[in-house]
Amino acid sequence: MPELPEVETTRRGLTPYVVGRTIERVEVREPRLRWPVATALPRALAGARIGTLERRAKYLLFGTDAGTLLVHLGMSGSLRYLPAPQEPAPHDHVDVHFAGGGTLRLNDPRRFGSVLLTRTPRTHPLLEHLGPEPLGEAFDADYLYRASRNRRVAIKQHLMNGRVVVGVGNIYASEALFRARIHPERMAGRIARARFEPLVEAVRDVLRDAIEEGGTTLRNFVGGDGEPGYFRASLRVYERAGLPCLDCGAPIARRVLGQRATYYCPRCQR
DNA sequence: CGCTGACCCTGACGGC
DNA sequence: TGCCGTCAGGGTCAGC
Repeated sequence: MPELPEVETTRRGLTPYVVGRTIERVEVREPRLRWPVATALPRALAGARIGTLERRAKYLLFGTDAGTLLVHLGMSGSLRYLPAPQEPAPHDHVDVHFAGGGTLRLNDPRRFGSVLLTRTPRTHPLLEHLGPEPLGEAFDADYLYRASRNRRVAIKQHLMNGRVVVGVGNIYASEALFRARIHPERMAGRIARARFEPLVEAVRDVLRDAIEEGGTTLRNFVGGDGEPGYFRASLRVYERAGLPCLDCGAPIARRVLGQRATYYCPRCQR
C-alpha cells in the first residue's frame, strides 16, 4: 500500500495525537515482521516521550528520548491512533499505549513492515544510503540526469531505486512517467537531458497531488485518522489496462517490469 | 559495480 | 462450494 504520499498522510494524521505524548507500554503481539521486533524494544520505550514525528523516504521516525523509533509500513501496513481501548483485530501486531490513554496501533497483514529502535538514525544501515527526497531541493533535473548516465535499466525501475530517489513506488512511477510522456521501458541512460525537467516536475506534481488527496487507497490503506485516501480517482494509467488513455484514447497497456506491474499509454509515451 | 530474479507473507479474486 | 493459480502499493539479498 504505502508509497510516500500514504506515509506522509499517516505522519500528518498522527502528529497531533502522538507528538508530546509519553509512552506507557508497548505491546508486541507478533514480532515476526520484515525484521523481528527486538525483544528489548518495549522495555526501552516504556516511559519515553515522543518529541517529533518525521518522515524519511517511506520510514516514519518517532523521535523519543530513548532513541528513534523507525516504522516502515511495507506493502500492507497501516498505523492508526485509537482514542479509546479497542479489541485487537487480526494482524494488529504492535500497540503503543500512551500515558493518559490512547493507543497507536500497527496493522500489517503481510508483515513486510518493520519496527526498529535506533540511537543513530542518520547512520542506520537502512537509511544511510537512501537517495534524496523527491520533494526536496536536492532532487532536480541536473541531479537525476547525472544519476541516470550510463544506466541501462528502464527509467521506471530507476525511479523506483531508493538510492536514486526515495518514495517513488509502483503507482507513482507509472503515473509520473505518463505525465512526463516517457515510456517506462526507456533506458534511463538514453533519455535526453531536456526531458529531465518535465520528468522531475511530473514526479513532484504527482506526489504533491496525491498527498493533497490523502494518498491512494487501493485495498486497505487508511491514514492515521482511519480515513482512506482519495487519489485513486485521479490515477491516469495505474490499474487502467485496456481502458482508453485520457489524453489520446488509445488503450492503456500493462507490462511487467522487474516483477512489478507497469501501466502506460503506448501512443503518448515514448 | 550494475543488474536480475528469488524471496519474505497473507488475502482477495477469478476460473474451473 | 472449494481448490488452485495469480496478483498485490515494500524492500533485501545472492549471484552473475
